[in-house]
Amino acid sequence: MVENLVIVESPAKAKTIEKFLGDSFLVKSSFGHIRDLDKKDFGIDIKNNFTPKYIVSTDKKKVVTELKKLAKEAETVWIASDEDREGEAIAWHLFEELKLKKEKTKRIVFHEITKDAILNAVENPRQIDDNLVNAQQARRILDRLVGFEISPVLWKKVKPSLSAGRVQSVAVRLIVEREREIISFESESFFKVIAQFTITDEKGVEKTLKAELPKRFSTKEETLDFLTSCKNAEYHIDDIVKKPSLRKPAAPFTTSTLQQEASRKLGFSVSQTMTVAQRLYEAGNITYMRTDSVNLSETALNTAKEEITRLHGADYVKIRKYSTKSKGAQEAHEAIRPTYLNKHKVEGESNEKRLYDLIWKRTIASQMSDAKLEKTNIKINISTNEEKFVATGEMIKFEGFLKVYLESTDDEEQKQEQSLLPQVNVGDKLESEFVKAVQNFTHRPPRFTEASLVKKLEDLGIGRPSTYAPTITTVQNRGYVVKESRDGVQRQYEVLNLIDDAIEEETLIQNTGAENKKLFPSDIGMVVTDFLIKHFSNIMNYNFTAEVEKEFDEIAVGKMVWQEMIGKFYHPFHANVEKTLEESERETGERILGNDPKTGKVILVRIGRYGPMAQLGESAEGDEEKPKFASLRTGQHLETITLEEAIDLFKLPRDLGLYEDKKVVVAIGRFGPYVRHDGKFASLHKDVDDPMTIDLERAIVLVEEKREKDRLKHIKSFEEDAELQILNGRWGPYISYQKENYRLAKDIEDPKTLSYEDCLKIIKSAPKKKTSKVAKKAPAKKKAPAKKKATTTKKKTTTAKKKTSTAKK
DNA sequence: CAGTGAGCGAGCTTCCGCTTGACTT
Repeated sequence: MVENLVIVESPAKAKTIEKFLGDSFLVKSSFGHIRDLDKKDFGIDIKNNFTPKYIVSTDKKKVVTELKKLAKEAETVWIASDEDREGEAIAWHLFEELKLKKEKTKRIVFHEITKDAILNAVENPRQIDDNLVNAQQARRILDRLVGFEISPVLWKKVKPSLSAGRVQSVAVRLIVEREREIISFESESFFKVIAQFTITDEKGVEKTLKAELPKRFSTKEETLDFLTSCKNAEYHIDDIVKKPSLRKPAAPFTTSTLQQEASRKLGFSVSQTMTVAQRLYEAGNITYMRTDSVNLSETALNTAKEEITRLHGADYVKIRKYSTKSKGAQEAHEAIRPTYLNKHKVEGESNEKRLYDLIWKRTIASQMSDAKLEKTNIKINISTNEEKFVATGEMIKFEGFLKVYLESTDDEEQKQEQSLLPQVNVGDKLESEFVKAVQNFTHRPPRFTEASLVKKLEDLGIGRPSTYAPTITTVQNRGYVVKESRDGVQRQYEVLNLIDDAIEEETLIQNTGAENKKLFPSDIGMVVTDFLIKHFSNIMNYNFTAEVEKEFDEIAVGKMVWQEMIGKFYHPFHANVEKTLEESERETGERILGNDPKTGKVILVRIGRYGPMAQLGESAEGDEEKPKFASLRTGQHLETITLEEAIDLFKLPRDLGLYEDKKVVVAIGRFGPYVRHDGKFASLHKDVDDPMTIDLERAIVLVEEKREKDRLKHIKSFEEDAELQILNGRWGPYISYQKENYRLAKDIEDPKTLSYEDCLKIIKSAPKKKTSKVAKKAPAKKKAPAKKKATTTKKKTTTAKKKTSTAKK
């Protein structure tokens, strides 16, 4: 029996707070939301003014029972969930579900977990804010209506099991539209001219000065004209301009910026970042990791000041207050920072250490002084020409925060060298070492990484810190988006070099367009997006969330009634759903590529029941012959596949001949190219075998390899039952029985010794299979391996190919 | 596991946001 029961959302928080409060307080956690809308019949009584039906989630039953019991015994229940829309709703659900009494329930909030803040909160309790709760209910119900009404339309009109939602569908749209921009992008080339000069100072020391021509030439002719004009030219320093500038540190981490920096600096996926951060949080090393606030507590600011002074001196301290720019931020927490800033390192595995280091540096740097820079611009005259070269340099006058931390950018091209310029004076004469024109190409827009997509969503005010990572995972699990690395292609570029008054021409090769862990839309992602834009343009609008958020805010301050807001949205929306179901065509992404030269029949591609496919001929009435079908291969897409590539798809299956008097056939199945022989299948080796060219000899090798593998796989069969086998798998020996697999206990030394009865016993005692909810996966076809050689991810690997030295006189 | 792509059709799929384990066929 306790006097006071305090309920917070997170168990780690509960542990910390308990220390600050006396013995008369018991602190427990609700583990987030405890109730949600029923899944049956929408969980909303639409006809009855959208009355929601909430049920306790199955995984929360235990918590609720325990809290109920404790609440009954306690004299006062303090609900201390977060001070935002969701937190208020959690408080209300607790109040309702635990059947609390108003007079013995107190609602308290605090933004930082310090003794003072918490004691202060206890001194100033309030009531549950019904308006805020209603804003959350409106949010929840709107999302349910959108998701559960549109998804079934997709099942009917596109493909079963698909999903649509306010957040995920827009996330996919961003990726689809970016991909189309990239597909239609036409790169243009231009020539950039750089020059290298030497200058000898008074002491006779030779120094180098690199400069660039601001003007770009679009053709080779113009470039050559320019270079030719520079023959026998003299170069002088024309002008020197020095300009001071400041650079400010970035704000402390929020969830989104942490995900971005961990991606850029550490190569983490967004979900990996969150997992590692969670561990740091649970160990008490960092503050809460799901936040949109950039605010630091007074205590944190004070320790930052002390720590920076101690490490670098008082000159380096500049205490700053940052304010949130992102739309819809609710700021229930602090920014993500180390709990104790004087702790420079943590124990733990390497990723935890690295992420902590990043957080520590970012937090410290955010309270350090500006870096003072001096930018120098030197203009260089060309005696034979009106153009001027420009040399730029940047000098750090005072490091400030740069001593600790510099935020990275997503721009891969931006690796501007920090060149220190030599001391020169106006009028100095320069010797030209070379003037070189290099062919460059305009860049297509970049593909999204997981983290840059999160940034974009945050900029649009779509999604919350707790959902960024799950959303990114969902759109991949649904098969709308794939994360892939791809090799680039080789491209030639020209270099024209003026050395010793002669022009040398070279053609070099560079690798371009290589991608490392980028997001690509799948065909189904594109088709679904097109369908949704066509029929549900308002939901797909990038401003939809921002607009409904405005209304939620109105509800939160009591200026709008939530049922009215939902009603105004729902009725036209629902009518549109009905209309779409009735009138819209099936969306298949069909594209007619042309005609088969052999049969003259039409060849088209579209989404089929099992994914993207090509079709030869149509099932017209009166036409006896059925159309032929073939799945598209990995890397082929509805929007970009050519007629020739599609024709090739119909060249399979190929009959290779006989082996042991049985046919050997090569074809492509759900799991890629394979050889079939005597009812057995063997996969072709990736990147080695090509189903179009593989010969009988090689196919036999694969068949034999497969036989050997099967021999190794099989450990024991039983006469009693052919369906029961002991096999060797990726995780060691296991029992296979009636298409189900069962693991063996670790202490079994030799599985061969198991008897039939032993096996049945193991099967019986095996834990019940869970519902196959997690087992569901995107089509196997899309599961491209992320492996890629390290060298291919480098942007520019230039290798000289041929050297055509056609020096002009 | 494996060449499917209509036919007959039951029953299922699905949202966003708040939390942490359980457990890798």
